[in-house]
Amino acid sequence: MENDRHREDFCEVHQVHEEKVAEVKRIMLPEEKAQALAQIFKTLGDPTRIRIIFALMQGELCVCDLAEITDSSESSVSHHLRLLRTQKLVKYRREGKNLFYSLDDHHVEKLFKEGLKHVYE
Amino acid sequence: MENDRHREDFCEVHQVHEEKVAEVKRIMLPEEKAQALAQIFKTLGDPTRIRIIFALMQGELCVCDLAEITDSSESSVSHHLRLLRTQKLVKYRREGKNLFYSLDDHHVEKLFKEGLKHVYE
DNA sequence: TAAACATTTGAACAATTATTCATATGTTTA
DNA sequence: TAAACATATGAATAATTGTTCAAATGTTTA
Repeated sequence: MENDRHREDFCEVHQVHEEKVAEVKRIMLPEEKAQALAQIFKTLGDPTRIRIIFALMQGELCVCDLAEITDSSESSVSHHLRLLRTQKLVKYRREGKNLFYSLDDHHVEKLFKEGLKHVYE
Repeated sequence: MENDRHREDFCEVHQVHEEKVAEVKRIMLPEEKAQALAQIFKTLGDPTRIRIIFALMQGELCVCDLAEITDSSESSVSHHLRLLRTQKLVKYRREGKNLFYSLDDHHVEKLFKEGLKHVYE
């Protein structure tokens, strides 16, 4: 209580480089874009989803295929797919009892491959 | 208990496309690479770290500058920087009392910019 | 050398998240 | 139309994570 050193205190020490700080703040990403950018990375930030996406990069697959490939339960895969769906990263089509999922965002593959360069450097 | 439907059960239903599944499994990312790839994305998957990285893309900055820019406490920024440091995404140099941080991985900027395309499409 | 400063660190806490389990929904087949 | 199948969904749980707070470390200055 009573002390919030981060804004308009009586003394305002800190901030070593006021100009630099002001300039960076001026061109800073708007909050919503920072959130959105973090969100797409967060979505890619899970090993199971990584394997799902890698699998889908080879072509469309249904849920039980993905479960087998990623060695996860179908329920777990389904939850992951829902997340990917709500972010429009995958789409699906029904064929009889099966739902075939496929990638629906060309940026995903580019991000994925760019990330792989980092991993395999 | 007693039922684990995911492997070598008595009946082995599911797996709609055995060939497809086998082929994808054959070329699947090794577990360690999937983990590493997820890790780099997870690291980028936080709005505060996104703003820290964006700021550092403009040049080196010290911790209190970053705190001011991201409107976070210095402690919080420091924790984030530690994470980025342990993953070798940033480096720092000391100048008197200040530690100046800067980016230390050329992939990060490329990933960042590729992600921005997705956000601004 | 004591005080001020810049940053780090660890513990604590709340929030988020991945997985599991049980159940529901929709489709095909016998 | 009942049973089998493929998938989705919600609740529950355990694990992870971001932030805060208090205290420690290392540097400069008075």
